[in-house]
Amino acid sequence: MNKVTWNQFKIPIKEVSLDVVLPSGQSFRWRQHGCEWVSVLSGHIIILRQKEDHILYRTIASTESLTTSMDVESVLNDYFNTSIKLSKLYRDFGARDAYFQTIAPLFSGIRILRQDPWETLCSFICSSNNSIKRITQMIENLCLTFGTYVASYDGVAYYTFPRAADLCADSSAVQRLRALGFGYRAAYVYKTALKVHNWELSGHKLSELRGSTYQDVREFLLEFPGVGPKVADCVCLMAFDCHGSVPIDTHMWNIIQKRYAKVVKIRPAKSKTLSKATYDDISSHLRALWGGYAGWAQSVLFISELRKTP
DNA sequence: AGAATACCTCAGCA
DNA sequence: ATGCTGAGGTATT
Repeated sequence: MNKVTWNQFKIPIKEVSLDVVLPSGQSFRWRQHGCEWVSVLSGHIIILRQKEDHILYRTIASTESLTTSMDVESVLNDYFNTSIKLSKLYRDFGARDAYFQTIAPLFSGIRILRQDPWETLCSFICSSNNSIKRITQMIENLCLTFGTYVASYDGVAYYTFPRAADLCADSSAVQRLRALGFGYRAAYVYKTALKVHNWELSGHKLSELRGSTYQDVREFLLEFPGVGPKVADCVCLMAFDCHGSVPIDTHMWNIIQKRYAKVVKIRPAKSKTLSKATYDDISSHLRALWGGYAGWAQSVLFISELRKTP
């Protein structure tokens, strides 16, 4: 029996809490196996175990790429956005916002992941009018059907997230996606995949948009079918380094009405649905309140509402 | 401009 | 049980 070796990734639980961040609807691809979190990053299975002062990790390479080496530390540093110090952000948010200060102690270690642009775009198109549980199932089906097998771990097969090209190889993909439970999002995913693929064929990469302004990235994303203000903001925040992007979803809308009525000064809810103008209004108010990393504060509030711990 | 409605599916709940 | 409601919305009217 081989002894598996674990490596230490030096980041304390106060800077990232895996149990809170990984299943909270930023990524839909992490699986919990006992005390381990497992997913695929850069084509390798990554296994994480949280400790107080660090994270233990190990990887399982694809059987077809045993020779390919990967600097796992670099991948983890990138994925977890470790150059951004959460303790500093929390202090700043607390100073700016009394309500944040009251919930922060209950929800430490919540940070924004820096995810693959295509995976994030595709996943959040699937998130519209949907629940985290079901989104997770849909994404799992997506990878299983259109992705590439990597390896198995603990009796579970892991696949890569399909490339845009894999999802628009032929138009039967729409029917296949519907069969997988995508509903009306099937056409959005297919059309967006086609558009992204064609853009890539002309020599572009989505990641080249990193470094562009929030406005430019957002405008770019809004051109894709199935992408509205909320989805665009999620992708801006979680894949394109737009830390000030503040997605307003139904949970945030609830919090705003309950806790931030004064700050945001919302006109009495006339409509059941959030108009684009109201959306932008709320978003910019929260940006003014929380500052350049407003999206990170939003994530803490979102999770606090999701977990419904008073 | 702003509000209302259709849209796939399914978990959660009464 | 059987039927509703709402889910990290968007596109269309």
